[in-house]
Amino acid sequence: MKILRADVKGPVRIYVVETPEDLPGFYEFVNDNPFMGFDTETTGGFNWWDAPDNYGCRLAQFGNHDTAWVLPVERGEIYVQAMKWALGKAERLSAQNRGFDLHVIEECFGVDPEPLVKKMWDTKILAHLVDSRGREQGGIGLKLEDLVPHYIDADMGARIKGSMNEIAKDLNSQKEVVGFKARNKDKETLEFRFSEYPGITKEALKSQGLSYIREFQEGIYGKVSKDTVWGKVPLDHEGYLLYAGMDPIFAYRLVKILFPLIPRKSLRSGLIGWEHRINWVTYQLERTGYLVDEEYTRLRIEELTAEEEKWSEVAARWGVQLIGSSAQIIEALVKIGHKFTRDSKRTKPSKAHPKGQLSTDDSVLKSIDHPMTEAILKAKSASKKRSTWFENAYKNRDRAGRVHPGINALQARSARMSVTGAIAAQTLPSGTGYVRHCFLADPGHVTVCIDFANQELRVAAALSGDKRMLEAFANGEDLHQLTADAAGVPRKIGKMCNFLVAYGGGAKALAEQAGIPLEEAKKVVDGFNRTYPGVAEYAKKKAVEAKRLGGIFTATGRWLIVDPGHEYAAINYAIQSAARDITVSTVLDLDKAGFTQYMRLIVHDEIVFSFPKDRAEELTRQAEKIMEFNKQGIYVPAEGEIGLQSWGSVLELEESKH
DNA sequence: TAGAGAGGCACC
DNA sequence: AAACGGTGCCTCTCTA
Repeated sequence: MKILRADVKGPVRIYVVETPEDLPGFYEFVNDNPFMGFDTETTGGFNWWDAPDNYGCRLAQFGNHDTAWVLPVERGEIYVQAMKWALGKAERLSAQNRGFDLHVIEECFGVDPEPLVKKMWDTKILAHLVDSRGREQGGIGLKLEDLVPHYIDADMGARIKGSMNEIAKDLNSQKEVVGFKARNKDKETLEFRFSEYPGITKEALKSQGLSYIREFQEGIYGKVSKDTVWGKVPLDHEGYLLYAGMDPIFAYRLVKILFPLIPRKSLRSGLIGWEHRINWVTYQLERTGYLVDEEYTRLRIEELTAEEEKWSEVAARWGVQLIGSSAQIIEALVKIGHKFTRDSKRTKPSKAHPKGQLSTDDSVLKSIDHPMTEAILKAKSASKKRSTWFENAYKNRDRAGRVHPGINALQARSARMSVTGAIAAQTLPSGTGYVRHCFLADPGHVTVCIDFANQELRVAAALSGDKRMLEAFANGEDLHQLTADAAGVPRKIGKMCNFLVAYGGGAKALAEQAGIPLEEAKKVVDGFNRTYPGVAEYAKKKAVEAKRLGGIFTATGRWLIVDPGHEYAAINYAIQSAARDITVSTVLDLDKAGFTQYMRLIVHDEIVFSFPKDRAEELTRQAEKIMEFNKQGIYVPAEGEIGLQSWGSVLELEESKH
């Protein structure tokens, strides 16, 4: 057994199991510690679905306040059994982002996560309930490398972040001689590797008429980078073991530190249990994944590659070699005689460019009628579709042809979910089924989408208690038309205004988005405020709360910090967050009713299902009923749409109805 | 040569 | 007085 010592605001010991004889000490530790932090180390990356062939779990770690035990689960079943026993024995566990470790041990070792989630805190959830902001947003952050320096030990943050680079550097520094370099008659340098020329000698080179230069070395672990270090580092590397051993200690300590910081209101609302329950549901969605239509996806990639190539060649005629380069596009625009003026659209100011750069976005290019701009737009569009959606789905398929989204149930500063990875569900083009055709319900199933009607506006109406807006919803009136009529503008502009006000926007933003004069936009916003005075009042009320407390409490007792000077955003946080919690509430109800097996994705106000074809109608009606939200004075109806096998077919059937 | 920053674009 | 909220991913460019 190896024992490592470190200091984390006091002495810390890490016991590293090396042989089965070391296990009794571990058993004793587990028996003495009913509550433990837990963590795993893997071969690297997040593609747990590729286990066991292309993905593996290397270490499993348990810890308390000052002691950790590291099990080399990669080295044999006996250590895996010890891990399983400890997980079962523990009364309480904690982990940072528990879903990841659970996926790993489920895929690699067949551990059933269900009994574990009932007793495992996720420190990421607790951290979010204290401060929902990421580090980029001026918050404490939600990653372990953010939480540790803030809550535990200021020096530790840099060490965690730097440790993988240090380990990689260390491995790269370990080299061995792998061959000779020699020069031939034409003065070309040649490499003779021992692996290709076993038993080669300097003399043998000379006898072939070559002149010997020198031996050459290579790292004994090959080229180790940040991405490959976790799979290559030997299990007895001390820096690695230290890094691994600290994590369960952090997970243990963070629970005790974070709990008292969670606002009383949130505790009373039961948010902790609630967030852990939705986390378990989304875990199951991640694992189930979504079937990919391999042929459809491949054909689209081929088409788009050709399309991009064709239009890129056209753009290159005017000197735009890289269609993604704004600098090249600006230069080419000047060459074809386009005049940039003081009023030309600019990007947002940054450190390097305080006044912003000339913008070359979609709206700018569309306003310039020229074969070059047309070519750039077409090439860019093809490129975006190919790489962001089709290739992403195609390349990330598992052995069964499914892709597994990363669903972060509690992620955004408003608590909204985020969906990452192979299915960028929150960004897929929505107008047509073109991209969504990639995703298929299971064989014999159909895709069904059920979404909330006007979720955020209904929440705005309920939270603000605005009489006219509530009345409009109750009577089934057209809210967008109502806003439009107040200022005598088209419905489309009324709709833009409705959303913009809920986002905290104003006339200036409306003018830009709708392409109307500022004066007219002001009239529309005034019309909105006259029609729904309660909404403006509510916005003010939340802004005052934010100013007074530094943040707001939402309808579910959630604490959201509001940036000073940005109090106008408070209303949006309140609405967006409450809407998210309505979705979560119904997902938990669906789970209770046995629908988790059918759920594929959750996209803000929409849930995507795979239902058996012959029961689709019945299950859809049942799910709609469960999703219909009518609590605490908030009413949000849900409407389902039954498609064919692909997700895209749902959109096309919807389209054909109109 | 990896990473950070910025710009751009897709969504609710 | 007015205030555009929340995401993720890709490409290009510059730098440590």
